Amino acid sequence: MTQKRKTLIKDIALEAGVSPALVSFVLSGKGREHRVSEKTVAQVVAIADKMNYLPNASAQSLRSGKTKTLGVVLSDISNPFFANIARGIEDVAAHRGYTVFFCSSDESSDKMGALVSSLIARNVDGLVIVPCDGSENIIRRLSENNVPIVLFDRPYRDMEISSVSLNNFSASYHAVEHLIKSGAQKVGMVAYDQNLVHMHDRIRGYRSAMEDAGMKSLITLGYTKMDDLQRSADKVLAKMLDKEVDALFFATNSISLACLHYIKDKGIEVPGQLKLVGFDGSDAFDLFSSSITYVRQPISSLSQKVVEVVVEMIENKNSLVNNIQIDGELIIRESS
Amino acid sequence: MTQKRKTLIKDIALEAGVSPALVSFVLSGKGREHRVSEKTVAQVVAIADKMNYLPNASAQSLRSGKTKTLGVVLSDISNPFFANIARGIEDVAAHRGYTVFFCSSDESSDKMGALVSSLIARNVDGLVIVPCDGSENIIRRLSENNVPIVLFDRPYRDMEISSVSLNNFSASYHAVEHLIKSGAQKVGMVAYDQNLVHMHDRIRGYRSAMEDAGMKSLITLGYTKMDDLQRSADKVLAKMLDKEVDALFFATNSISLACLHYIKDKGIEVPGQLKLVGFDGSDAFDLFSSSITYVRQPISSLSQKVVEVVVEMIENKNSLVNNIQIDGELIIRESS
DNA sequence: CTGAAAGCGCTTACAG
DNA sequence: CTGAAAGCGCTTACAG
Repeated sequence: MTQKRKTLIKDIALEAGVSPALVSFVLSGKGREHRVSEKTVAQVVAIADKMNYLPNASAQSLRSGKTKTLGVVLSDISNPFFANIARGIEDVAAHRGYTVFFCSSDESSDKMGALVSSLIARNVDGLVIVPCDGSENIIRRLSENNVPIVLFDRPYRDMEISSVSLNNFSASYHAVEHLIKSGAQKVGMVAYDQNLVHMHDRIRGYRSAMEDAGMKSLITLGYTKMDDLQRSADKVLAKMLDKEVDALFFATNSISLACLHYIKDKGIEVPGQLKLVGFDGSDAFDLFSSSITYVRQPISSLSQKVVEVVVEMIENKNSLVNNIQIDGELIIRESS
Repeated sequence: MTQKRKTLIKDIALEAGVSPALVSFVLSGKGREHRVSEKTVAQVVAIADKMNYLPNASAQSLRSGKTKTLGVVLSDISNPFFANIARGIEDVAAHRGYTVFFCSSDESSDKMGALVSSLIARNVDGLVIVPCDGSENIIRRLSENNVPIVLFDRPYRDMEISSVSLNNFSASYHAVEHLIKSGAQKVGMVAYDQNLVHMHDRIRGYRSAMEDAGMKSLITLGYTKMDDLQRSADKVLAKMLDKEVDALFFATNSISLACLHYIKDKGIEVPGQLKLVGFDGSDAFDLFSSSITYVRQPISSLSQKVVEVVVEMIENKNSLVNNIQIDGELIIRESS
């Protein structure tokens, strides 16, 4: 057990024959600023390298108040959309020098409260949060305490807080418009019975497209329950098909999948009997008997933006509220 | 901007009329141990609560050397298998009081080296690592420095390091045996051309099952490339089908999906012309024209175990090497 | 039963 | 151009 002792700044200072302070300046790139000679800089860097110096992040952050750490609270990191977003955030954050804690709220505001406390106690420099039903107060309190925070996926319209999200209204509008142009006589929509902005916007887009096509009276909305998705989807679909709906727009990826299960089980022909547009791509969409048309969320721009905005708030004390909406893209396949 | 100043231990001490040390004892649950009176304990806790005290984790860890933090390096957190594992690890770790940093190595040992350094600098208490081709030295060095570490998904046979993984040999053996029992005359296997233990074990399982069924001469292995999966899968499949293979076992989920794309494109009938067994479940498997039989990896036992082992090493300085293999489960569907 | 004091490893005014 | 010293907010022997 040659338990090597970790190299400290003072070890380097000793070896280089300078003070710990000088070493600190040099290693944090402030050599020039403090007019340390080129030679000294080079020598200190070389020694630090040779001794495998890794600064102790706990000490750095206790002293500086910065951790170079981000907290990201998603609904559920095992959900493919959020897993992809997490990956994007990880990469962009790393590029900016930040490491990230990912947590899942399961759409519970109680759980979110606990997660946020733990992240704050760990001194994260900033937060990216996917708000959930009932989390308004948590978010408001953070914002009032000047914690750099940006909402993801779902903005809060009535709060002055930065956000990055899909332009849900427009994505939804175009999807439904496309179904109508493809010849659908009666387009239905399957959504969640959830009180969240992004859901409202997707529903608004559907309504608007139907109205603009003179189909206001044919609007047919079915609501599924998050905690009993497959069963509620089965019921909703049976009812909607009774009403002679010949096209469906699904509000999320999970709803799409639940409904595809039903459609496969019942042997409903797509797009012959029923045209479909889903949300977010997936292998399941590609491999379905008729590949599924869907609204693609631009994962990389979304994750790029959300990190940029929060880092900007952290590093430039920029407190301008920035509500960014990014357009989705309709990927047309066989199901419509 | 009522920028509330954070509550410190000394604020609580002042309010309670006791010393900071006492407050620290009480809040870390060592009240009894130090024989602090019940009343004082209750009072201190109440005040801490009232003042919304959150201990500063940087200070705690600088002093104690512990961060209650885990570093987890996966291949890619956006891969569904690892996304599910991440979720499991997150939950079990939280339950044990740990927060976790998730990172993706992209199967690159250079990237893994950088990630590990950053995690070590952040003083994680322990590491869970999915090793990749070429990462032996990184892992060995960590282990020699007595960093609590457990390998996930892929053990290193020739190193004394704890690991948690699927019993790949047996899972693979049973999958192939099942295909043979279902009447397959010539079972092929599609694998990655990657030098990793789990892949070797899955291939060994296939070979063994073929040999035990007296089909040694019919062994037909196709190798795909990670960085050009779909194209190499297309080629490999065309060649194997030429050789009159009538059943296929896929070594991973990604290989399964790539091959299913080919099979769908070519209109090959499953299981009529070709019986299939894949790896890891997914919606795509369920929604394929014939739902796909697959080897299920028990996500929750795997993540439970891996956290348990690393926490045991951290908290009990347990340095016994523990190589845990967990059995997979063959989920039989329509494709075989 | 409780307190005074040292110290974890850095960073950063301050002084020269 | 460089160094001595204070201090970030805790924890933990030590002493009584």
